[in-house]
Amino acid sequence: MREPMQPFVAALSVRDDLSAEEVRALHDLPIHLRSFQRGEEIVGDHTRPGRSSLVIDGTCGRVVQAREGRQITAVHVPGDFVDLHSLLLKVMDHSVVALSDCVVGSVPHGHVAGLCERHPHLGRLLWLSTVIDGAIQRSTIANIGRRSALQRLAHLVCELHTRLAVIGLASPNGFTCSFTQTDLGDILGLSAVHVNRTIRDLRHRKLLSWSGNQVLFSRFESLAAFADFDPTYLNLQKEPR
Amino acid sequence: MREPMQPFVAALSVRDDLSAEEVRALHDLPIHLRSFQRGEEIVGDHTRPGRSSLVIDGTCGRVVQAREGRQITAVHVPGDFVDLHSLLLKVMDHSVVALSDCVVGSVPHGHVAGLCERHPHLGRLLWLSTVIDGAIQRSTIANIGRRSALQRLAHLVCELHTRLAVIGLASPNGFTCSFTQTDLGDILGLSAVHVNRTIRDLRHRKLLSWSGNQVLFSRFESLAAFADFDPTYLNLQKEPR
DNA sequence: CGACTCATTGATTTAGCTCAAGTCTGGTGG
DNA sequence: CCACCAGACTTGAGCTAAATCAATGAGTCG
Repeated sequence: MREPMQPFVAALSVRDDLSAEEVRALHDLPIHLRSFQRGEEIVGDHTRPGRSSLVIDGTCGRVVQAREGRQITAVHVPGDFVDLHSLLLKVMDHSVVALSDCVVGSVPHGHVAGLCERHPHLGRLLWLSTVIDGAIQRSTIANIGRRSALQRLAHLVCELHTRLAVIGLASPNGFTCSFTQTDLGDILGLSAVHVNRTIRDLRHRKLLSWSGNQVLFSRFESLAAFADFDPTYLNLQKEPR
Repeated sequence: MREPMQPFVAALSVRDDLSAEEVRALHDLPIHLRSFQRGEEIVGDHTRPGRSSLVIDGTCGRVVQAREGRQITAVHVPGDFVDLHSLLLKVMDHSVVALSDCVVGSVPHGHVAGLCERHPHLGRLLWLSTVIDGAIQRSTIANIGRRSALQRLAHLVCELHTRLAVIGLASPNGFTCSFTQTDLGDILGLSAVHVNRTIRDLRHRKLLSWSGNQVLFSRFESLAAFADFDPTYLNLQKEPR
C-alpha cells in the first residue's frame, strides 16, 4: 500500500527541503486510517479532538454553521491537515465534513507534539501549514467580499487546480471536481441556483468547460487573468523555513 | 513608560498560564517602536519582512488588494501580532495598514525564533496566536458569505467589543471605534453608503447607538443574539496548551 | 419501478450598489 | 477671526446582481 503520509510529504517538499530523517519521522507516525462517505461528519463542532486528521484521499471541508445556512470556510485536498490547529485550540470552532467519499488519517496529539519537540524544523513546517491555511482563508475573504460570482468561481477553479497540481492530482488543462453545485454555493457564499448560472456563463465565455465532474480549460492563463488570481498566497516557493 | 509587550502578555494570559520566566522573556525581547498615521502602510504586500510587528496602540488592518477594490481581511488591536506568520511565510501575501494613528513594535525574526527554541511553551503560544487569527478569519468568511449587512455589522461589533474587553479597552456597554464607514465597508464587503444605512437601521432597532466613534449598546446579549455571535472561535478559555 | 439527489431553467423579488448631491467637521492659511 | 477646503457622513433615486420560488429533467440505486 502507498504510504499514507506521502501527499503531506509532497506538499511540504514544495515549500522546503526535508531531510531523509525528517521524512522517516513523518512516515513513522502512528496513523489511523478511516473512510468516510460524502456528507459524513469527520470532526464535530465544539468537540475536543484528541487527534489531528489529515486527508489521504478525497476532499473535505470546514463548515461553520450560521443561522442562515452553512458556510464552507476551507476546502481540503490530500496532504492537508484539517484540524492541526486543534492541537492548540483544544475546542473546535467549526466542523469538518467529507465533500466526497474520502480516506482520512489521524494522529494522536501527543505524537504530533512529540514530533515537534524531537524535530524542531518539522515543528516549524507544521506551524507553516496552519499559517498557509490562514493565507488561503485571507484570499477567500477577499474573493467573497469583493469579487463578482463569475470571478469568484473562476478564482476557486484556479486555486483548486494549482493546489491539486502540487500533489499530482491535476492535468495541465483541468482536474476532477467532485463538489455539487450546492457545495460550491456554500464555499463561495452564493445560492446553488446562481452557481449553476455562473458555470453556464463561464462556459459561454469559453473560459472553461465543466461536464460532470471534469473541469477543463484551454488556457489557464486566461482564466487566471479573468479571476485576478495571484498564487503568492499558496506559498509554493521553496525557502529555508 | 508602560511595557510595550503588556497587551500581548495580557492576551496570552487569558488563554494559558505564563510563568514569571516566560513573561520576563517576552519583556526582554528587543522591540523597536514606531508610530504610524492613519492610512500609512506598515508592511508592504509582496515584501520579505525581517521582523514581526505587534500592535501596541491603535488599530490596523490586513489588506488584500483585489482588482475591484481593497478587502480588509483582519483587524488588529493592541496585543495582536500583525505578521507573525511572515516568520514562516517569508513573502507577504497582503499589506498591513494603520486604520487609526497607531504605535507598532517590531522584533527581528531571529529573536522570535530564538524565543521559541529556548521556551518551547512560548513557541506553542506564538503558534496559537497565528491559529487564533485563522479562527477569526473563518468566522469572517461565514459572516461575509452568509449573513445580511445588518447581522454582519452587528457581529463585527460583538467581536470587537469582546476582543477589546480582553485587553481592558472596552467598557461593559460599549467601546471606541475609530474606523471610518469606508473602512467598515472594506472589512464587511459592503459599500460605504450601505454601511451608513446599516448603522442607521441598527440604531432604529435600538440595538446600539453610534455617534462619532463611540459605540454603545444597552444589552450586549440582545446584540449577540441578533448577530448569531458565538465567541468560541476567540478561544478565551484558559487551557494548558 | 419509484425515490432519491443533483442539475437546469424561468419568473419574480430584493438587498445592496452606484451615482449624485448635500451637510457637518476640523484644520489651515490669509 | 473667518473663509476655505478636504474628509467623512448622510440621504435620495434608480439600477443590477444575486436570491428566492417553482417546475422540470436526468442519473442512480435499492
